[in-house]
Amino acid sequence: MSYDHTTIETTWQKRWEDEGLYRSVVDWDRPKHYALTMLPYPSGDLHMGHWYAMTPSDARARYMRMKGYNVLFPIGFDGFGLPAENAAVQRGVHPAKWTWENIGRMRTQLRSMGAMFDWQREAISCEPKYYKWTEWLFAQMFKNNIAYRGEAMVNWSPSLNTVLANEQVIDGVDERNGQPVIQKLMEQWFFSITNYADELLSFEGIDWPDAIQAQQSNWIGRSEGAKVDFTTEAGDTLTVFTTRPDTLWGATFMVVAPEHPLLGSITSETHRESVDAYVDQASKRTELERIEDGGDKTGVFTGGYATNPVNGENVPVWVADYVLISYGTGAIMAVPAHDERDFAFARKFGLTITPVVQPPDVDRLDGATMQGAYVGVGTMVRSGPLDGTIVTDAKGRQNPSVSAAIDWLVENGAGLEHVNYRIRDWLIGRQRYWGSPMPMLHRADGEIEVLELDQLPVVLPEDVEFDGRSPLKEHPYFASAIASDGSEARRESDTLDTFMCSSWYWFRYLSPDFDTAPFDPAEAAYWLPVDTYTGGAEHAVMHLLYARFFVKAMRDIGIFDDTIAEMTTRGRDPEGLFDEPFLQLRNQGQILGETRTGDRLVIDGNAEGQRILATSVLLDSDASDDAGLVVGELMRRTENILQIAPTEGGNVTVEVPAEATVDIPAIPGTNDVNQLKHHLEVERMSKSRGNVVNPDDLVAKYGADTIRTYLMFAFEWQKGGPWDSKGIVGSHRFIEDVWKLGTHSYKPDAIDDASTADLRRKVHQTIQRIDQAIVAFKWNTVVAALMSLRNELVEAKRSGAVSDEAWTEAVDALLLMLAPIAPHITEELWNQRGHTSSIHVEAFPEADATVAKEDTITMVLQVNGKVRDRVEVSAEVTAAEAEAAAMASPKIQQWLDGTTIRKVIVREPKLVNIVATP
RNA sequence: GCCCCGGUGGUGGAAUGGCAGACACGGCGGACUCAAAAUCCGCUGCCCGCAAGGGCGUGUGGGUUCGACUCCCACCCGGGGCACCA
Repeated sequence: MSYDHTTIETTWQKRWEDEGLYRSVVDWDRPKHYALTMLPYPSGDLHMGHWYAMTPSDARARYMRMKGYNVLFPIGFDGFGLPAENAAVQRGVHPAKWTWENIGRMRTQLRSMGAMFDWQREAISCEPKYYKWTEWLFAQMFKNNIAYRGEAMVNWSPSLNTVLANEQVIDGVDERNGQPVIQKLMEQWFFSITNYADELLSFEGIDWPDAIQAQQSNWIGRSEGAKVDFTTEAGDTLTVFTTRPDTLWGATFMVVAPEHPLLGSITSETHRESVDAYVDQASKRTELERIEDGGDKTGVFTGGYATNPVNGENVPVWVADYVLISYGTGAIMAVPAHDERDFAFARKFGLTITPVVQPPDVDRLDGATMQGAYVGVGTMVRSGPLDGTIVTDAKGRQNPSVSAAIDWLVENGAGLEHVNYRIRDWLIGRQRYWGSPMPMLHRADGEIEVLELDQLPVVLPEDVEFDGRSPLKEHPYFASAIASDGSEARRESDTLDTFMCSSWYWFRYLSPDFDTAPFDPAEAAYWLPVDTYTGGAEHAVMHLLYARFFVKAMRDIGIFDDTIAEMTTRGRDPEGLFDEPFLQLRNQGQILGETRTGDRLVIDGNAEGQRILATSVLLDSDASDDAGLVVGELMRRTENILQIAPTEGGNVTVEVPAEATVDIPAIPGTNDVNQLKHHLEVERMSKSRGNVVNPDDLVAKYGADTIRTYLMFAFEWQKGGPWDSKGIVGSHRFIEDVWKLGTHSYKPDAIDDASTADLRRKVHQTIQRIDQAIVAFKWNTVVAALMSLRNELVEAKRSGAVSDEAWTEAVDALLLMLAPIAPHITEELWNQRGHTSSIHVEAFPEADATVAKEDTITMVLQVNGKVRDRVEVSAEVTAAEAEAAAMASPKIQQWLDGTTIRKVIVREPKLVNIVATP
């Protein structure tokens, strides 16, 4: 019978679902494992990236189940979001209709993967029974002062007609649509994530990739320093934040941001006109335009002065947009002698520069002649009481000068020690339609009222028209409501950022229909927290940071109290289980578009014997064969030597001297020869580039098992890479071979004990390798180990020299170990081989170390670290025997001839290294 | 500028400080076939050599070590994050 993947896969998918094989039920007698894959957005079709992300997630969940864990592996959809509204505007489809149709299609496609999702726990964030609790959670945050309404400079996207969170803006443009955003002072809803900054900087107790930890730490941006109070002429306190309070004595002017609230009172009448003009012009510039200016600084003098508290000196106050209102206090003390930006500003406008840190071994610095700011180590000078204090390159209190300066400020009442963070509060409201409503009322008297549970959910109305703006403000249900005291009110028409929906979804999976709380404590007490979370690293400072904040906030509000009580009743210690959402996080890489062949180099130069000395190298994929002296593909580069494969004939060696010109159009600026190898034609797999591989077509052609196997085998999972459609045949051959082995009725020919032992050893070594590889998420080596076992079985089948028992053990082990990766074919073969229960509830094979152990080992014999011979020795060889065996080798004797042995290193049974000199 | 990750055959990629290149793809040669596909067998890092064998080889340069893809230092290149952040 030949392998018919379509029949096998559809049959088993249906049977598993009918029999409820993947239903997960609380069972306190068994250890639990909560495996989670990132909530997919229902964009329309499942693409290869989803398969790539979810297959290892599924395989690992299956492995844990075979290892004896009670595994929960749920799935759902992130139903709200802008693409649905865009579809409405562009194609006239209602967002709800568009979303639900996509969900329907993706459900079918997800089922074709054969993943062990427990569909009865499916949660969809745009359903009222879900977003009722999103609203309720917001209400709890509001009541506990974690959500608040406040005025701040926010990112406004004119193209989307909504505000965006800081995390959604990169280099002044929307991270999703690339359109510019502008800064606007607006009253908005925020979550005070800033209050959790310090806790979020600690990753204790969780196993997350270094890169994510680094990104989150960068984003939070903790700086230690001091707040220092300067006094303006009008008597106001102008506070600055500085990480270098030790340079206060060198502060020769101050700069405030154009939006600074004290700017008006600082500005003198004679300067008001020019200040107003500057502020007006600055407000019109987008962040993007400012960034494009680079280091060139603009600004004007306010005409006002302030007093430096450390020495009583009057310093001029300037306004300039290189000082940002959103960071620190929006005002700085400028120390041009020791800060690059202040130095550039001072030189441009002719301001005083006073050095207060003296570098070692250099003449006394002179502000008038300095070429740049000095930011290195030295000794404090011109700093009154602190003269002579050592300045190191350490940050904060670690630096003696900073520490001394803070102490001085505190003692003299001139300032306070302060830690500043870069992260800003999470802007949570959106002026959009397709999102969770907010459970808030604005009363006629201006007060804000939060709705109670019995009034939830505020249902999103569906009878609306679209023109790119939110229709909620005008909708009768939102425009007029009655407050608790019977007065007139309007509903809040902002909706919640969809990242809030995805900040708690793994709790909703526990009990998607639970009606009296966001989740059922009886489920939560058993399943929480998530043990393993997998998904893309692009969510590092958005979803993954928000999720951590959310759990901490929920914990502080007391939302887990019932769960903790239930845990305690069950004898499970709740200590520390609600500080972090996901104990282990692993990120997959990205699947890119298929590499285009035909990157061609056009080389001109002179032939010198065998090689060519280039004068110019140009990368031009469309170049014709006669466009230069040599035209062809770059096969290899070693330093400045290129191997070029022309269309016809053998490789040509080209030397590229330093003076030759190299031109790679895709890499801007001056190119050099070192960049050549790295210029591969790889593109991100996306619809717009037309290089998408459709998983549905591949499923039809090869079957889900082959694709799953290939995706795990072809890449280093955490790295990803360009799709290679040719490589899939290797995985397909493997699956076909498994079919042949699994359906073969083995009859031994002439049983040979050594062959039998060899096969058994291979089986048990493979189990050991796979256990290690799965723990490390090294899926390519898991598949490689199974392929290697396949090779042994093919050989055993041909020889007929292994015993019946060994054959059966090996084939069964192969099927069991492959089951997490290729669930359908293994289930079918398991069934055909006479087993009545599912392979997916079987125990994973246990390695027997005694069987796995080698009896003889190839020992390497080295002379001076170079391998000169190999001998077979017993695994139990002693050091003396090993050395004797080495000395007995004729080849080794030859190499030792005429030398003196200095030392013999024996690492039995693997190696003997003889150190000898002439 | 600061922080994180990486650089190994034609390609994807393996290697607790101990045989570099497992496992695949591709390529080459052969078998089967009228032929092709599929399948099966063999070879496949580079260089010298008919061979036996030898030399070189994990981005570059140094170091530690009997021994380094692996550890340390410096540099080059690529990818990602942060950035007039005071």
